[in-house]
Amino acid sequence: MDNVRAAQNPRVKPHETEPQNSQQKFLASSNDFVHIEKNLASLGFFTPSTKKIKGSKKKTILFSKEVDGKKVELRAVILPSAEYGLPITADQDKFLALQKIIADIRYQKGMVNNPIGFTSAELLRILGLKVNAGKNYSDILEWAKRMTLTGISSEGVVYLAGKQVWASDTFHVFERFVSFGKEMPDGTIADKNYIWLSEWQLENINSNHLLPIDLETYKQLKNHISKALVPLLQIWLYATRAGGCFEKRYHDLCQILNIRQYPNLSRIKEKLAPSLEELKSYGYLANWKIEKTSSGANYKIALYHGEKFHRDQRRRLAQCGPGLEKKAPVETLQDNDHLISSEVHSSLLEEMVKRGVGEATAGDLLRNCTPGQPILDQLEWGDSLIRQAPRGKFYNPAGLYIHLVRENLILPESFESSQKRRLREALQQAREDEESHRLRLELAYSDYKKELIDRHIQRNFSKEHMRSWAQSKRLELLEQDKRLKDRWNEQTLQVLAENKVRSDIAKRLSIMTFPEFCKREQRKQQRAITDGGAVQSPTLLENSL
DNA sequence: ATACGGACATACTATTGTCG
DNA sequence: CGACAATAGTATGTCCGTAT
Repeated sequence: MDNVRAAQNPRVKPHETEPQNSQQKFLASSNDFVHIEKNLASLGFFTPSTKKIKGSKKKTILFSKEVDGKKVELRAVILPSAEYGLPITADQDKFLALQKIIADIRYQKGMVNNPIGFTSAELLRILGLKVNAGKNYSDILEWAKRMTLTGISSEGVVYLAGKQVWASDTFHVFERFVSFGKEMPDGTIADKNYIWLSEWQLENINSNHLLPIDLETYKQLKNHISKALVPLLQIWLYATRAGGCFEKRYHDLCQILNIRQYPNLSRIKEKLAPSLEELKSYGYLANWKIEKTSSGANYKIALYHGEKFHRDQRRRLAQCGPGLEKKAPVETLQDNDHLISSEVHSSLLEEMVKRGVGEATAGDLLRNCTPGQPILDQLEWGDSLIRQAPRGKFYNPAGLYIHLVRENLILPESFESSQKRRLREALQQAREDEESHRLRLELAYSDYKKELIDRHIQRNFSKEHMRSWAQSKRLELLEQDKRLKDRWNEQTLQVLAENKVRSDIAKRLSIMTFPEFCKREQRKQQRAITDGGAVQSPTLLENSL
């Protein structure tokens, strides 16, 4: 494996080792991107260091961010646990590997739910580490503990995509961690490691607030600073992609990375050059410079967008489009068995023209679409993309629609098209119908029971008899539990006693059970239908859901 | 196959020192 | 001030053996 340090001379510059064997190349291209949760990436949660950082009490990061056009100062404090210290680059590696496991779960099930189970060996294989080394296993345990115990106290830095708000809160990354062989909350023994992601993580993962990272290239990086920079660069470069250059103050960079701030240029270069050169050799950066700020008092780092950044951007767009994920096709209501009928054809054509697509192009698209393609859904997805995007992002909306339809992009599950909404509403309606039907049946059943008991009492017992029976029942009840007298008033007690008598009587009668009653009602209804009578109560939605 | 402890090797980092 | 070398401490990882 290439990141086995012993196997490779670290002094050799990465680009000299780049010609890889074909197998590695294949891996790199087949695995594509791992999506990691955006907040941790942008926070600088992981500190580049090889050593454990136990001494520091906290790591504070100051941000300034544009929120609704206003510049807002935001603050995040990362609070390490005394025992395990700050999360470092090695933790980021494992975290990325976990994200890969999570992504796989998400791909298979469509949703991620707590807890997330994985074996240590699984994680080690993703990282390319030996699965038979005890040290590696204990490292994973320590990592999970560190992630669970490190707190983030933020003031508007963490974004909750589900609720669409910036959180000012204090929380952990992992809510809970149970390692192999320990007891689970339900009392069973864990057959592998289980992690409970904190709610905000889960929410953001499920609502696609994610950042793509090329794990294969990432794994080849040797320098810790460059590893820590990868997710940060992804955000910074994306924000400045139009300019082609990104500048960060040396002071701020040191703060985010938690590295020592040196006063002399030579020292700064000495520390940063190997990492920045490494990033450059992998194409993340085209170039980098360290310059004095305009005031002359401080230094700033200028980073130029590398070829890999543009390439990845294009690859992702070609794969899935903005914010979309490659997924199993979403089931749609459209017919799959025949090509578009002329009626549907003309209505779709109209929809496209309405959105500014030329009639000729629209016709072309419809002719070349795949059978069953959810074109209307794709158009609506385009609508929502344009609605959500900042003004001026899509200067050519028609182009987006054409792209969405031509590439037959798969919609994210979180997006609800009008078709899907109708289906969901119908489902909900059916559920409500069923619910009300069940309630009606229950009501009818209790009426049926009451009537049966009433009739029995009327036939067999006198009123006096009933009264004395209730009286003795009341005394019996009080005998059983003396506290009843304090808790309930005379009237409630009386009702309780009467009910008790009735239930005693009910036991002697042969009364249908609820399921039997339901069956009888159903039979009654069927007879009514076959007899041609009007249906009074709603039909039972048998196994329809 | 997975988990893990111990022995061992090594490469990374910060620090300090030296020299022009 | 800049560049480089030596040094120490330790994080990181492998190999091997053993248990489940």
